[in-house]
Amino acid sequence: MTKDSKADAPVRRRLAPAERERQILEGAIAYFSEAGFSGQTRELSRRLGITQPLLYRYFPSKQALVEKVYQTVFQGRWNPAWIPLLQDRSVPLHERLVEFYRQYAQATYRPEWIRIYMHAGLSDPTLNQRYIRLVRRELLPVMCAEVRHHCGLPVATEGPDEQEIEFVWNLHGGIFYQAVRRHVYRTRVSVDF
Amino acid sequence: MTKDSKADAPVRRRLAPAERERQILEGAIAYFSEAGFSGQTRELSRRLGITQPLLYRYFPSKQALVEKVYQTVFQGRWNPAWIPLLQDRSVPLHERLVEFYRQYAQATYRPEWIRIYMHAGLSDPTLNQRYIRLVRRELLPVMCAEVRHHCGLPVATEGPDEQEIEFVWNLHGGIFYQAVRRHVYRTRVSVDF
DNA sequence: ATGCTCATTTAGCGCTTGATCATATAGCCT
DNA sequence: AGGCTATATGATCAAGCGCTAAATGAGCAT
Repeated sequence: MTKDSKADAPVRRRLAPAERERQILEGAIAYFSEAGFSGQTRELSRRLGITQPLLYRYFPSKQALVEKVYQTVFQGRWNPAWIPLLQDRSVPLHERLVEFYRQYAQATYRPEWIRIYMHAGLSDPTLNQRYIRLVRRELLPVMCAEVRHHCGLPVATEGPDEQEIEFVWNLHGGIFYQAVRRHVYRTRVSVDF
Repeated sequence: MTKDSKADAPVRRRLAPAERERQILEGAIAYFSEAGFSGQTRELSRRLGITQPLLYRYFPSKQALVEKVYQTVFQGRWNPAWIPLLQDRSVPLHERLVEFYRQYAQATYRPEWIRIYMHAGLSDPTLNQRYIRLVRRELLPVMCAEVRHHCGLPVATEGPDEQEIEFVWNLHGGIFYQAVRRHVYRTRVSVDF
């Protein structure tokens, strides 16, 4: 028996501020993706093995931490290289689509991304609207153009019409819902694509 | 000036228990679909125009009320007549599908249904799993069979394989995500089907 | 070894939350 | 009109919430 066996040895580890902040943010992403943004700061700190007031040394308020979580998750996972990948007509369209969705799913269709995406959308749609606009603006028109080219249709001079956009939205949404079934509802999803 | 103009006339209306319970449940569906299940009982009672302790006369706890909301929303919106509708081969498949999804969307893809479906899935996937199993068992095999018949393929003796199921899941999920975009993220969705 | 700095903890404030209980009164029966 | 019943309210509790301020001690420089 050591001398502090009674009180579970409150080890106090002193970290560099940047390191501690990173650790808190990472833990917050994991925790809020499970509990939602109404999760408590005390529980978060408990999981991190630190005391709750320490959170407030690195983030001025819970709201600020939540917003940092939003930003971190929604930014930096979009890869601009996906667009030229989809446009590379030396590869069959089918292969391009499969490869794109393989990469896209690996980047975004992870449990914490999907769950935070859904939590965010339910509490405040603004961020999701911005993300949806990004997809709508950057991704869908390219997919429409490539599908048109694949089918031998003429190039749409004024961009794709709403009907076409809705068609590729349907594809995109179908794959999204597959990820939801897998990561949120934890249903088994068999086939890949 | 009437004699109770000072205190906003606290009208106390005495309702039949069944009626009051129905009213509370309905209000709870509306409120929790907006605020999520971490919404407060006081705010709910305020919207209903009643006091908060009155809720506890009709529901033993907040949890019990929440579960009643779950049940009410997820039950009674599934229409068994959809199956024969999809199987009526005197109507072209395309028309059948459009008509089915028109009815299905009208029943379930409403703001409160979608939002409660998502809130429920995030806090406890059990109920959604049950609903997904219902779709998977009752709906998708029928759709698979009808698509096979439409394409002139032989009847699958051992039921549809996983690849086919995933194909119609994709259709289903695409339309689901359209409803999500519309009702949760409040993005404009142009085309109908 | 010693002192200093600031990352971390301990203690606790003010408020909100779900839930309880005694009290008041709306509305039917006679 | 008067009384009875049980629906609805007012007051309040205990626990838990985000957040703050002062005390503590880990780990570096010297």
